[in-house]
Amino acid sequence: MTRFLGSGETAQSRLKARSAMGEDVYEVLLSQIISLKIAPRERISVDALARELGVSQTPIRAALIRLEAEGLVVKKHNVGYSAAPVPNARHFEEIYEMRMLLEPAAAELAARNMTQETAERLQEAHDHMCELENDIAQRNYSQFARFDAEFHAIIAEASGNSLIVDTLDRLRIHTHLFRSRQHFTITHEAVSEHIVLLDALLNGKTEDAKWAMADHIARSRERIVPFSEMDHQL
Amino acid sequence: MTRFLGSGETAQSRLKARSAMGEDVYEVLLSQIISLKIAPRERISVDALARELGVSQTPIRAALIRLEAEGLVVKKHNVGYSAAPVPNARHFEEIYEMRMLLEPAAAELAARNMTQETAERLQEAHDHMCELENDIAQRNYSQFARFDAEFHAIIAEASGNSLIVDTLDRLRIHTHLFRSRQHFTITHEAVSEHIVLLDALLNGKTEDAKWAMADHIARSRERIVPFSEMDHQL
DNA sequence: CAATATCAAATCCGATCGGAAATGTGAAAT
DNA sequence: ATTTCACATTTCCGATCGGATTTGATATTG
Repeated sequence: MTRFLGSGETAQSRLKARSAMGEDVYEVLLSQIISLKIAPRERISVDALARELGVSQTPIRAALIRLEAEGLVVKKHNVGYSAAPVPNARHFEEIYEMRMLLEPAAAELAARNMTQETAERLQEAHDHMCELENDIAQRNYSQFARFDAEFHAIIAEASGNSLIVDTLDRLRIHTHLFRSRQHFTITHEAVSEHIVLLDALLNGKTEDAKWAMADHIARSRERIVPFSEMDHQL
Repeated sequence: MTRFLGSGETAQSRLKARSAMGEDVYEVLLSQIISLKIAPRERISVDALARELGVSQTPIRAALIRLEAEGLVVKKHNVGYSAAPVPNARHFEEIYEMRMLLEPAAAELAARNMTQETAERLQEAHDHMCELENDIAQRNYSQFARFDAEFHAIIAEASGNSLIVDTLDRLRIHTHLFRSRQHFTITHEAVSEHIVLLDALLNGKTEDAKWAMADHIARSRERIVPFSEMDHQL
């Protein structure tokens, strides 16, 4: 499998460069969208991006088609691509309705399938969030959001159902797009809810895990919903 | 907005031809896959398809990228695309696990939001299946599957949650890919279960609708699972 | 005879070209 | 002054080209 790479460092870097330009473009575009460097509804010109990134239009189109399939950009035929609009209140409700259906079940399954390694990963993510909670003065919200997302992702993985994992991954990106408008999040409550959830998960209390997750999601929704009342877009 | 089209007939047909070649290729490929004219694991050559369909490689690639995002084809870098493999027993379990989470909830919501028009559409789909049940000697299974899919799709739509609709759409295609291997389905039981479900839906019995759907899905799974034991592919 | 290495065919993937549609600008006319 | 028409720019979308990689076949050697 592994080749001999005497002076392979450059060879590998070149290989990596050649391997997946389309993939790289996709990831660049994805991060630009979730970081809001590309604003919602902002037009995304293919050849402008091609010039900017120094590649041809072909990998740009490929990336945009993928992003469209994931609902992150929208296409109008013969007009062009643009970043998806800011989700409105209805969309927000749908996301949480979906999470309420999937995540408690995922937690229940995760509690049943819990392994040593998964437990450690969960504990680690939780510890990171606890540390950040103290440094709250630094307003390190994006870091916290990262670990929170990882915490939930680990639980989804531990459910053993790859369809749930993929669906929640998509939902998480959209949730994040929503949350990044009001990047204030009451982290203390989230952490205390995580503690209850973590206890149930690590001790195999499947019913408690399901309930704790449902409670956590419901409260998380309540923490955001008051601020989404003002919908001036569409 | 509307142009004067004196001899516009040909102009419009040409316009339609120009409008969405990529879209047409996508639909052709999609139907070829779900009808198993392209077998699972079968390689899909880009330029072969380009010659066959009389278009260039560009729209072919676009369609394949979309299909890959939907999990219907898989890509190996620098090697090519191929139709997704036949789902194995584990994949089958995951699909039904997911349906068990979403469809009962969709039925509950649908019962709550039931409208006159939706009720009529449901009744119509159900009637078609009842008719086909009598013509069972004709082995009109694909027709039955079509109406069954529509029946479930109407319920999903009636839930009012577009995320649930999209997710169940994807699951339905995969379910269909699975079922099309063993295209025998005991339709009598399905119809009688639909009657219970339909009664609950039309009369606003939300809890009953949820339970009836869960029961229907569980039984549907039981009807297929015995035949999926023999997994000679991976 | 088996295993390996070399060569050729097929194929993908990115780059570039050209036609067509849509949007925006500006001038002219009522 | 507002509307309308014409033109120019921008942009997409399909077609085609060329380099790079993989795969399959043939031949050679132990």
